Amino acid sequence: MRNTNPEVELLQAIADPVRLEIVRMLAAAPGSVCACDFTDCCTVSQPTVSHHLKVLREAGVVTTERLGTYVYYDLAPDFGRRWAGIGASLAGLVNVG
Amino acid sequence: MRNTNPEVELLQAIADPVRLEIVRMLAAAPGSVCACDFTDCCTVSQPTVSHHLKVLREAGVVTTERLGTYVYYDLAPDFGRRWAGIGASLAGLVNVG
DNA sequence: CATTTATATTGACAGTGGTCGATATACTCC
DNA sequence: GGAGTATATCGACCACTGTCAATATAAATG
Repeated sequence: MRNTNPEVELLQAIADPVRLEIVRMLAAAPGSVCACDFTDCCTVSQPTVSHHLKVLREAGVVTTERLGTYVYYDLAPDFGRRWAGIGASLAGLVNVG
Repeated sequence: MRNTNPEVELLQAIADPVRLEIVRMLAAAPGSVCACDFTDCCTVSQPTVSHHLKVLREAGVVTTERLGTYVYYDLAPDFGRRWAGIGASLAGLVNVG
């Protein structure tokens, strides 16, 4: 089934152990996180990390910025709002910050 | 990768168009919903609906109760709390609903 | 018990997705 | 330009998943 629903796409993006861990690292970090930090922490290879980052990028979960050789990742600014929107449609949950 | 994380399991359970629609119907309904209602609404066959309900059941998203020939589904009582827990680890979101 | 209806299971198939090794690209520095 | 480093892409492999037709199970009813 081809997925064209952005909410399903967001859920699928974070419904993976590696990607959920990446998003949590981003949520916990005060600023951007270098891609190399994900390669260091995760148990998968560098190409696999790059693949997961691409999935998150295409789902609009993260944003990227290149600084020299390094690429820095951050949570997309509307991620919290999108997450809360899904929660509101599921159980009346809302975001209070 | 074998999935042993209950949070990932919950996210994977609802990261499907049919299952997300089922959960939304359950969240919107005042009480339990008969399995036949999902078969009527969804565009997939009865065995496929039954398969999706099984996935939701095994992920602890829904509970079931048999009444005669019919089986009634409901959201699991801790679903909202589990969802909010994931949100809290992702963006500091909490449940106020 | 036979029939009917609701739900679940099985078996098979096609498509998707996570993984890695090899390679390519982008950038810095000498 | 050449070497070194960081990240992305490619190609292949295998496991998993969504789907349906066919069948099985469960319950009510005649």
